[in-house]
Amino acid sequence: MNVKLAIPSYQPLYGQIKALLVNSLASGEWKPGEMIPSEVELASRFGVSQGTVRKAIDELATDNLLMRRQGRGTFVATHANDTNTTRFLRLRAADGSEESHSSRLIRCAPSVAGPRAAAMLQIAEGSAVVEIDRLLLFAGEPLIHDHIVLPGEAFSGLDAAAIEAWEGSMYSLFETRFGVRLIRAVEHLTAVPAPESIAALLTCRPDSPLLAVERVAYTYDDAPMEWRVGHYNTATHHYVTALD
Amino acid sequence: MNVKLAIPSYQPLYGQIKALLVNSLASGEWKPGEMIPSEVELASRFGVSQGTVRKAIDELATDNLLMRRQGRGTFVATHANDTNTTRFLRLRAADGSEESHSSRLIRCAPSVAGPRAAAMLQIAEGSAVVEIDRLLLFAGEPLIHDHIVLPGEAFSGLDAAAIEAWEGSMYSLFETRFGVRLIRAVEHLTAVPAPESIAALLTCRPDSPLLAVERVAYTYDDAPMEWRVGHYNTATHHYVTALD
DNA sequence: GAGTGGTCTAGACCACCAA
DNA sequence: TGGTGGTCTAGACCACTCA
Repeated sequence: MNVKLAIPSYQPLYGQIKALLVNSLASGEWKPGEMIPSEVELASRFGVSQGTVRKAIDELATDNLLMRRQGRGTFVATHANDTNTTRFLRLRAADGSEESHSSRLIRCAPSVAGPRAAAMLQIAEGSAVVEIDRLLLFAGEPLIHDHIVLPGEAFSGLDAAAIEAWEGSMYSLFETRFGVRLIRAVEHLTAVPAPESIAALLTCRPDSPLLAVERVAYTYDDAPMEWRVGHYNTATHHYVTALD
Repeated sequence: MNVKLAIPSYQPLYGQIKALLVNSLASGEWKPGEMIPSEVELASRFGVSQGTVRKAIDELATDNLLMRRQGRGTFVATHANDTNTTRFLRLRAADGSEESHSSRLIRCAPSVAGPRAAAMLQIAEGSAVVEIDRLLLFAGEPLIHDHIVLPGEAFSGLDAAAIEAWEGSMYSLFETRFGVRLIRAVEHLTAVPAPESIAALLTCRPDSPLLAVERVAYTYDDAPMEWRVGHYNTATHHYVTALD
């Protein structure tokens, strides 16, 4: 079997434009929240028609890398205004009501990658990482315990003071202070008995069932930049997801 | 506040075309698996340009209502070939390996809707339903117990014999035998202690943590046509979902 | 080779927003 | 009022499938 046959021999123009745009995003030429050049300007810059640029931008917009706003322009997507985002936090009150949540930091400390963290973050075992433990409170009740592991190289300087001073989501902190923009993630869910230490923090019985949510989040170039294990108390709230 | 202001006063042409296409799908003018008329034919039928039809079809294709196949045509999406679909069944081996699963029917019987089923299916309490209990086995191991409730009106005649004779997924049965095509669903996940009866079937300890997956599935006109509560044994397999 | 979807263009006009 | 994205058109040509 000829391997070459499996490689797409043909890349449409808009796909190439898309790749160029992603490069500009990844390199930081346009920063989160900023407006990118207009479609007509990009078209003339790349020597293609506006329709071709448009199709490239369309796809990046559906991928949530760009945000279009009619009459204003096209902007680099940002986590800056994430407060009650449905995108990366899927826990919802069972009755569907909206409520704000808050965060309480437990610990933030440098550490070294164990075998599991190393595999998930695709770094060498024993290399530097930053570990964060925190609680998320919904309507004052602690419902989620998160254990977050970040590669030390990209996040050097991250400490408890920085987190506690930050107003906003974790991902907006990563984006603003460290230039790491997480754009997609994969979650693996299991049901587990509550470990004793976590049960105490979530005010539930030890060994009562918790939803364990293991997440790996990726940045522009598909490099994993966060590994996270969450324990969710689902007594009053549900993890909601759509299939379509 | 004037309510009219909230109603979009303007509907783009391709949106109207899209609605017309959905009507044809919902009415059964084109059946699952069949080819719909070509873009140029639809364009002349509706009196618009091919590009406008194209945009409408594009959106229906990303919604998984239609399937485009270059050089062949555009087809109505179907569950007919669902075997290891990643779309509605998200349980995966922890190591990511692919494996086939099989189903074992426990019970299929007519019943009446309780308050919960009635609310979920938007039917009157006490109206006829069909209840199904079954196990899903992965590599021979029973990992999922499903309790499925269907509105009796649309599924009259569904019985154990029909299910056991059927080769293929539940949704392909619904589609082929009852003309009910489920196109999207919402799942609510919680962690629960295994009820005794289910623990026996999933060969796990009573009260050991299970992942409870409650699903409501909808057909073309957003009418709920299935309510399902699954209990997943996640000891060796994970419920996998993407955030992007 | 005929028919299908896929790409690309050039240009017109509309809807929205900010100054 | 000018600039932005959003829609729509008409037509050319390319890539793919199948008879």
